[in-house]
Amino acid sequence: PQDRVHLHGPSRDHDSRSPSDSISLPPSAFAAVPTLSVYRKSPRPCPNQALVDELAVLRSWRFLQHGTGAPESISYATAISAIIGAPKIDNVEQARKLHKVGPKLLIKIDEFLTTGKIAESEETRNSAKFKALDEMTSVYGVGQKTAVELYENGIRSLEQMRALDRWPIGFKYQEDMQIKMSRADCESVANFIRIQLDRVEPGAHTVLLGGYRRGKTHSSDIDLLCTYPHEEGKEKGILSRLLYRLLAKGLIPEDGVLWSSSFASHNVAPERASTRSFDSLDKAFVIFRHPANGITRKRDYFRRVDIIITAWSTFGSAVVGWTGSTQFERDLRQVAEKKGYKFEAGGLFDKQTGVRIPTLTEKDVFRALDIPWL
DNA sequence: CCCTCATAGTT
DNA sequence: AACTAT
DNA sequence: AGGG
Ligand SMILES: Cc1cn([C@H]2C[C@H](O)[C@@H](COP(=O)(O)OP(=O)(O)OP(=O)(O)O)O2)c(=O)[nH]c1=O
Ligand SMILES: [Mg+2]
Repeated sequence: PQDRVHLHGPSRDHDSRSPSDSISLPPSAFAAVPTLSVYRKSPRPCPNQALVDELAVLRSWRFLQHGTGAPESISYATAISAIIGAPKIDNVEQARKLHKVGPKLLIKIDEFLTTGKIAESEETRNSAKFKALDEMTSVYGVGQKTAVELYENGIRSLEQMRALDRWPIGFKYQEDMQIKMSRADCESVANFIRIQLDRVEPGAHTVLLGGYRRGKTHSSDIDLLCTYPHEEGKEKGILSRLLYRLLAKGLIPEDGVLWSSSFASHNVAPERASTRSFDSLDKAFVIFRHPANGITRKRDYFRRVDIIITAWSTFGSAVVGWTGSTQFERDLRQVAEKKGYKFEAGGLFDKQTGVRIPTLTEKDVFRALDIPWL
């Protein structure tokens, strides 16, 4: 079971994993599944989880080979998204009605319905190249391009990569970075940070977002959003003060600020095109030293933490933009674009005028984009 | 036929 | 500008 | 794979 948090809102979960609603539905139900995740309810048990798990391997394989933006990747990701949103698939005819599911995917689904597995998925899982690329991209700073290039040059293992000495930070924390955090771990880390933030400037409201908020039992990082309710402007300068304090306390190691929008090593004023909307977000991606407590943690663990500070007037956009899933965000931005807006975690903007629409709450975002709140 | 999320930091 | 990161 |  997933320990799903009860959330009202459109479909964000691409991690759902629960028993099915075994109601047999008319074929029209499959054609009626909205193409985009933003039009589906969430959280919702995924009746096709086993199938999705098989297909997800092939999606990962495409991501690793071509990158997440390639046509091969996008078509797979969107099709799987539709399958996640569908009722339980019992036969190919039902699957055929799903948007984004074409002939090639139908063959895979047919195979799964007949045999309970997909041979290509299993082969992929076991393939040396898949395992190598997967492992290599787990190093911070190594993406798809680098991994493929290294592989072509015969560098195919972490050990070989380590010897190159090109990713000192990536390898310094590599082992701990592979460890997923329980929900209790996430809460514990968040509380450490809350205590320090309260010393920096009391009165903040903080929320855990990302996979945690979608109900995942285990997260690869912590996404912590902070704001000062009804106190527009009070958030200014907070991030660097907070980072400074966490560094001073040793809760972030000296080399633990992986990057930060207000802490840049030595950058001048980012002379962005003047038409650009100023991001109302300050963010930092850090390595956090989660101290041992002698009970559940026998030693310190290094955790990846995203700290985001938002102005109160764009709190809703920040919540929507950082709750995910990634596919949900892509769908949402696509909808916004088609309706003449631009959405990002820092706010919702009118594309023509560049004017920012106030989004105090999540519902404000959906209302402005005319997306039903499910 | 082109696009498929938007943005920011680092190299 | 390419890459990686969210 | 599908929208425009
Ligand atoms: C990676 C990524 C994230 N996001 C948003 C949506 C994500 O839910 C949110 C946080 O990103 P992540 O922390 O990378 O993802 P996650 O929290 O959903 O899952 P986990 O941490 O367990 O791996 O940021 C995007 O909009 N685009 C992206 O490409
Ligand atoms: Mg996360």
